[in-house]
Amino acid sequence: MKKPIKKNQHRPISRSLPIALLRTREHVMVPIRPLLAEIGMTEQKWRILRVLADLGALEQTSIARESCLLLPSLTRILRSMEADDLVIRSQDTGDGRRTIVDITDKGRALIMSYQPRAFEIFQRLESQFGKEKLETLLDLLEEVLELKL
Amino acid sequence: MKKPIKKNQHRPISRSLPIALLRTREHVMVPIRPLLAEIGMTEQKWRILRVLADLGALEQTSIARESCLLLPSLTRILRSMEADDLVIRSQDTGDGRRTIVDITDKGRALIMSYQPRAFEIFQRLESQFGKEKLETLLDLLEEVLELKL
DNA sequence: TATTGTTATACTCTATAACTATA
DNA sequence: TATAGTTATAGAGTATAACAATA
Repeated sequence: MKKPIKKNQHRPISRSLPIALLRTREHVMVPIRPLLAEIGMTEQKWRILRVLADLGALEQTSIARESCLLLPSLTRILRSMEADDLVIRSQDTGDGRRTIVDITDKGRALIMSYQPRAFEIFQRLESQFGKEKLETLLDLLEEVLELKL
Repeated sequence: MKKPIKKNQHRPISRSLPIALLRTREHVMVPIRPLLAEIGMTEQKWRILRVLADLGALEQTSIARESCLLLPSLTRILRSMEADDLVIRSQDTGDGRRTIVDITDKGRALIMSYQPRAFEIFQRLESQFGKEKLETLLDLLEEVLELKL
């Protein structure tokens, strides 16, 4: 006689969204890491530079949110990036508490020098995976961000 | 007369797959972190426990791959988990180089105690996002893993 | 009182290399 | 020679609290 089977609450680990997101991220980062190493950047610094290049000058709280870093980490990382002349900080004229951070020409040049090979990697992924599927995936990821969890 | 527009190689940051994966992961982890903190687990320890509960006893190289950790990190974390009686290590009888790691009853009990609330969080996401869309997202993430990049 | 950002601290993870033991 | 795992080490990120300056 079969035991009554209780509805299984257990998701197989490959169907756990947090783990799937992590694994997939690790997978797509594999070809990118050597490029970052070559230009002496950590992933975190790279995210900050990309955020600034894309969104323009920002206060630190916004940078932290956009680049998935905590403020204390950001403080330390920006200090090092400012010393390398990749970003520049200035006091907000309106609100004295705020610091506005912007990318420098040197920072922009670094992104430009890296861009062709990054784009090549992106295109390799896009052509293998399919342009439409990739857009669907990015759309779904963005949609999850809008959920109130 | 329109200028011939050079194909823009620059992806807006929200459409960068590595960054989208990171942001979405951060977003879905928000409600999970308090649970982990409550049972005194780091995300890494949790992944290891989940992998073992799901796939059974494994050698360390496999655990490292499955849980997205490096072997040196794994060595340290497993030492701490073994001290807490969450996992047990034993020499492989066939190949003396290998260590086989398994979850203990205490480790399993920890997962069980956490499961109902984790499932609740999962269901909240599923009901808001849509079961079908979530499955599509998980399918796409798994497909990316199969690409040779 | 609340917000922006910095500093301090303790812990943890990452990344690489060198090493041991086994195959 | 190659593989499995450990140890060592340096660097970096995480998380929290306490703090200063400004609003």
